[in-house]
Amino acid sequence: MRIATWNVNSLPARMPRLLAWLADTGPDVVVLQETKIAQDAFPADELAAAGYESVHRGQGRWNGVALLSRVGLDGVETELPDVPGFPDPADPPEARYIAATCAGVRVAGVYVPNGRTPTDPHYDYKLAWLAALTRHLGPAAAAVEPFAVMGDFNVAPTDADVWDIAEFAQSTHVTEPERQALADLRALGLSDVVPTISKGPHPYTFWDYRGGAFHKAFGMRIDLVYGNAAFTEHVRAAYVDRDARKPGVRGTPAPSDHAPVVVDLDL
DNA sequence: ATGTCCCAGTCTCTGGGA
Repeated sequence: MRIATWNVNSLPARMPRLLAWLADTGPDVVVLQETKIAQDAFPADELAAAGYESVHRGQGRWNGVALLSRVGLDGVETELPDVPGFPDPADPPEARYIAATCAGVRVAGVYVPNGRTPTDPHYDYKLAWLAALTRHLGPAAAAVEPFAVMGDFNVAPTDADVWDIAEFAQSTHVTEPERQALADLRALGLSDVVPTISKGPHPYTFWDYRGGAFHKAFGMRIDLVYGNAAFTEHVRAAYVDRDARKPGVRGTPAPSDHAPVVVDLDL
């Protein structure tokens, strides 16, 4: 079974790339983040024509998560219980969580809040959101069935997961509370499935569009796969599909600022 | 590194988010 996660940064803008990538890569299950498309505009028919059942939780132009499967799709969740909204915790939950069971593997897809800066209210929201995620995933993590939570966590787990830690002195994504939130999540019994290095010394998954970051290897590993023991014992390979982040040649669609992470399981 | 990309609304430009 091949499972992948990809922050596509707008499904409407990325459909040509996504359809080509699905055909080339052949994943059985994919979680997508930042679909940035309204619920009723989600291209379920096009994805079905490509062989994928889908479920989507949309939020207009912001956020949005989807799960695609060609091996069945049961037990769908589109809400994270007891999660705060933003800016008021009482606001409706944002579209950042989706989960389903596909061929016996439980998969949760997440788009963790960015945080913006460590002094911004959005940063506290990020930590509260991660705490709600950890509260909810305990039973799934402890289950005997393979389980993984994957997606754009907007946290670099170690200093080696950013191109230059000195550049992050006043930045989110690398602070101790964010990393502790990931440690709390792993403490449920989940392990970081670190993908193979595709080029350069680190398996980055994100490169800012600005400043030629991709070609300078100014990247970050913030798209993560956390699996329970029943999941990780079957992992045969995991890699970052860096090619999917490459700029299009003239006349072809532009890339997302994130690359997919692909995991192969022997089940 | 902030030299880009994406979206919607104010709609052939602007502002916010990442």
